[in-house]
Amino acid sequence: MLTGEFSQMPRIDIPRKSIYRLSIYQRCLSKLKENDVDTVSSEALAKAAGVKPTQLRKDLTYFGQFGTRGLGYNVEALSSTIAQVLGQNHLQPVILVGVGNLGSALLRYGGFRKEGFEVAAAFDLSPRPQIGLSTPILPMQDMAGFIEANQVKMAILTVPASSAQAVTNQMVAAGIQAILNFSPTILDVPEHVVVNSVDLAVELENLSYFIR
Amino acid sequence: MLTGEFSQMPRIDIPRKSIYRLSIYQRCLSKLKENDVDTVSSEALAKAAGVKPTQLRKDLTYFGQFGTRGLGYNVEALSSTIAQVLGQNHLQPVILVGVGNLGSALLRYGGFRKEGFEVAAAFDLSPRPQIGLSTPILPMQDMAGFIEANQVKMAILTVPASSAQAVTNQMVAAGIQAILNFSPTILDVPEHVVVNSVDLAVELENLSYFIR
DNA sequence: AATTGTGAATTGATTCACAGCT
DNA sequence: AGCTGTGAATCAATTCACAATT
Repeated sequence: MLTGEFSQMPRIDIPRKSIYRLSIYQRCLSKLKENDVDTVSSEALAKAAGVKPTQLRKDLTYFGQFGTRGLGYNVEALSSTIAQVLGQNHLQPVILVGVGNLGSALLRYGGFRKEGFEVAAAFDLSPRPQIGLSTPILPMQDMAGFIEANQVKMAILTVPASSAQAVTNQMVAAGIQAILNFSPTILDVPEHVVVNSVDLAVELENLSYFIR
Repeated sequence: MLTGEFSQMPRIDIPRKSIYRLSIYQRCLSKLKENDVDTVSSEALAKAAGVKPTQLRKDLTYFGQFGTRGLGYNVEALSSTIAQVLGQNHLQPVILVGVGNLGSALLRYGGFRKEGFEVAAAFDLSPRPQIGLSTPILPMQDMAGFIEANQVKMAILTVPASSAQAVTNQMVAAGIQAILNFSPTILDVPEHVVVNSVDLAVELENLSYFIR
């Protein structure tokens, strides 16, 4: 059994972008598995992922040697190694905070579970029951207790910009270590907390620069 | 009048990340404007934007010199210059394709208009009227005609992965030049088309690597 | 023959250090 | 005195080129 093997690896020094690309490779590998492909070259996999073959190989070597020279990579083995590295091997509980338009859409979106995430609960200042939704929607006061009781480490933040920092402080105090932030704010968090921000307006604005 | 001045500027060579950060600076400047601040130092603005002061200054110099040594930047002037650079000075029409959970949430989200974007229409294979929504929802067959008739250059793509590439091909053929892609796929597009992808599952996965 | 793995080279982005204005 | 603008230096990421392996 491999459990724990990768937790010994240096989690520093590996470019964040490489780790990000690992997820993309993983998705491509899933597609290959569905099509019963069992071996893939760095060239083919890189093409599917939209990167150069050398980059794919370099990314993988941060974690070890998984290919066979002259042959390529075993799809099944590589996929399960990446799952291991990304900690996808057990269902990770996640909370969602802020059940407005975007928040409730993400709850319905559902694509997360497939990737190993379970939205255990959602929180809102004035929780309204959402029709056709299995995730419990709870009042904000319950958040800290829930995080502690369920050892939740990840949160999706979909509150308005004005309350984002305050909510973040509460979450972090309760034990949240990683935040996927959709509110248009730069969050100030302690060293040990990781934030990934998705700013829809910024993405659009950025595109508009490129059209003539 | 400044119109057109920035269209002469080199659109190549400027790091994409700098352009991305311009949008972030713009948001911080808006907040300052609301608070009637009229001058800001690179140090203060950089702090608000979550970057180093030198980086902010370097980013700005790609587009010209906008500060006053010894004083700082004029909030109003800098903001309108950035708007100019980003092409925010006129309402940019955008279409949204794929009115599922995520798509309809984005339609309701509304934060786009404030940033200068107008979702002119949405398209879906089986369009259902969405209650309390002013954006017209039209059948896919009308998409190409609409893009051409209204000279739409930007699209938000929220269709399932399986149809993303096909829909993209149609959009590009009709004249779309920039795509904000929410479907979990690498889109293959011609050179002149820009794609920004937001992959929610990848963002979460990436975070999960960092929690111990 | 094919394809990985990887040091070295290159390219790109960030930060430093300070000259130049106001 | 204070703060911007920027060339030079540093740091990081990507790509090359080829040796190693099956």
